[in-house]
Amino acid sequence: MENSAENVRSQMRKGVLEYCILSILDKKEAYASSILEELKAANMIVVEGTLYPLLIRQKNQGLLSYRWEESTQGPPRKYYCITDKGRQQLGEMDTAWQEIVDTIKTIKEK
Amino acid sequence: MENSAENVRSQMRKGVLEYCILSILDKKEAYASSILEELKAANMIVVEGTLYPLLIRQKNQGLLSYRWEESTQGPPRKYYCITDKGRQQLGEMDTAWQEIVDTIKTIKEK
DNA sequence: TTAGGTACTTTGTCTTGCAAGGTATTTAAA
DNA sequence: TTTAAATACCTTGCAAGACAAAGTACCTAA
Repeated sequence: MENSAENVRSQMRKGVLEYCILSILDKKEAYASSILEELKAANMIVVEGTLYPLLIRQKNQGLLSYRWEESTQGPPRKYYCITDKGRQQLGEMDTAWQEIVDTIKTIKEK
Repeated sequence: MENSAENVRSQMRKGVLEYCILSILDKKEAYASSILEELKAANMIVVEGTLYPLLIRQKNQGLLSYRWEESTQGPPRKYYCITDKGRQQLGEMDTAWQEIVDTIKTIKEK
């Protein structure tokens, strides 16, 4: 029911995942499994059941688009790429993130 | 259904609220309305319907305790105060928060 | 033709945030 | 004296998101 340390991290991840996805795709297009790897490499543990629905949501919101591409090493891959609308939202997220970081700083310092 | 800018902020706030509460109460005891004011002052908009259940949850987890105190200016106040267990969890949250900040930095820089 | 790897998807549960509405106490005006 | 306003705290019902677990599909090589 509660695994303190891991649960704490899990809760905090909420809300920044979308920001991470857009940031990753702002650099270059990528397919789900590779995004998953980059997130894990950056210490942001996510699982498939979280990532796939999230990508679909962002695509439905017009923040992402995708195209299928054959792979030489298995089934075809769905390459996602950020849209203009996605880039605009990413800008808002950059601001929002900075605000939250500052808010925490304010609360801790006072 | 969607108010982009505000929605973005709202999503990101998720998961850091508990951290904010513990941080505030780590400095000195306080009652709900005053916590609400401090959060608003720090730009972390929260509403009563979010804060009260959260305080109750943290109290039930043994992270907080409280005592009633009469007020000269209205109804009695429920003063919350952080417990040893709460301080321990706050330590874990400090680490988790720093990790997430670093993760975002890593993703953005690469 | 079967096993293993790669990749994408769905379902059900739990937690959290929030809008909206409710209860209770005190003080001061009408 | 009753009414209104301010201060506090609490509850209900809904929506969104994270995750575990299970499922589907494609490809390659033994």
